[in-house]
Amino acid sequence: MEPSPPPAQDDEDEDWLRPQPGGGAAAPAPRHSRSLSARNTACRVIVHIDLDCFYAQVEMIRNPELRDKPLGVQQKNYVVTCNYEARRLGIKKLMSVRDAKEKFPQLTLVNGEDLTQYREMSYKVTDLLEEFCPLVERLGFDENFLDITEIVEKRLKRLQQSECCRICVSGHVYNNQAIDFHDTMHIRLVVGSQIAEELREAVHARLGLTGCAGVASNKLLAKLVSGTFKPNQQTVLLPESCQDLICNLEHINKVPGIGYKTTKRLEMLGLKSMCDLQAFPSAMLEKEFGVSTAQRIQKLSNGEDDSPVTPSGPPQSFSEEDSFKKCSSEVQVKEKIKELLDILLDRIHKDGRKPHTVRLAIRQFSSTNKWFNRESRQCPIPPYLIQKFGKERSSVISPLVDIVMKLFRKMINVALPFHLTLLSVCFSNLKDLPSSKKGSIGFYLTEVSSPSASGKNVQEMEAVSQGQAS
DNA sequence: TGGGGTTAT
DNA sequence: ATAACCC
Repeated sequence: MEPSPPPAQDDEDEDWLRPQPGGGAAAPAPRHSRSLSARNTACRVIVHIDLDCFYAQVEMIRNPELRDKPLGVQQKNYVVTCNYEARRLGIKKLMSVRDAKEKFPQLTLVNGEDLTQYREMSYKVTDLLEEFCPLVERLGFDENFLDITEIVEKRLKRLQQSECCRICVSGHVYNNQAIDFHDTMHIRLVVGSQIAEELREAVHARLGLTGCAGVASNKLLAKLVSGTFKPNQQTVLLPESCQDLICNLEHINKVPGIGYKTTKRLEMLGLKSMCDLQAFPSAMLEKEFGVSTAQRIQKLSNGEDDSPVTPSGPPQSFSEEDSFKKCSSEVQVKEKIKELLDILLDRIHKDGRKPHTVRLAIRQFSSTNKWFNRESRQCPIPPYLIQKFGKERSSVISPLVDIVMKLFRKMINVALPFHLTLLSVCFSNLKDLPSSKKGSIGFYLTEVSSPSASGKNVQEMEAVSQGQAS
């Protein structure tokens, strides 16, 4: 179950591959030769891959005629992303359609409210990256982190020490810092840059997508450095330039992990820049945020981040949402719910797992505090319904609509007027099989004894039980 | 601001 | 169930 690489018994670990002790006192000599990544998180090599204007790229692949025109992807009244042709004209992400058309009236717009194509392409990218490396963590649809420490080590072991000085960096080096070929961390990161280049090449060759990459010793720095050179380029950060990268951030809220709320609280303490946060007394920070958060964000401000690359695996939840100007009757709500559930049932069917929980979220209109006021109610899905999930949708959709409408009435008194601007349905608590572990007798008993089990299913299960002989 | 996602409490 | 975070 552990995502971390095997302990490894490599006695071939040579001295010149080991990290420089640096200060000396901090790094105790290992008792055995062990894998560097397992021994010291400071020695990790992390790559962050960030696809260029992802939705727009997917649309340009789907319709090549859009290739060299300014293109925006529209959701409701906003251009949520756009290609670089459009960016040259001053069109920005999340600009209103009005403003965008004002900048450039002939702007081509495609509707991007249905995320299906983007989601599918997104998982193709992650799947491809997983062919290179088991440690791939998704961030949204268009970013991935990889911990390539082990791959770097394997390549270094194949190299002769004499060849080491002839290694070439791929892409940019942040700040144009000179590489010290006697510094083992420099060498690791340079090899990391070569791997990043291969990853980007593979994504382009196999999927036709371009993107940026950042290579550094942790996730924070890899992500921050990946945006240095922007479309379709990559940058490696050497440790000596870390302070530079961090201090060049114009504001505290540019640090991933320090979001809207935390930024507001930091501003109330008088902190604006990265240097302010670095220099702020930790005791006072702990008073505001508690020890755990205070220490985490102050470490972030110093470019330190020991959070692991956690393999994302399959999604933890499936949701569909729709926003609108106004929805104010129970009948309208029921129609919307039905539409959302219909799409979700298709998605859940293709995934193959079964959700055990359903949640309804709403946003009510309010003039003040216009965004981010969502409420939700969730409940378990009754087992009899879970079992029917793979089968005819008609038998499962109606009971589900009823369940979700009950959740709705827990939030909204339908006898009173209401004004919704968003509905969202989410399936979560996904499990592999209706019951039991595969291979156990319970699996066959529950499936075969089910009155509506189809013959096809039985044949498939028999094939499984015979080890898929043919 | 869209239409999604995640983890922590 | 909510609140924070990410895109």
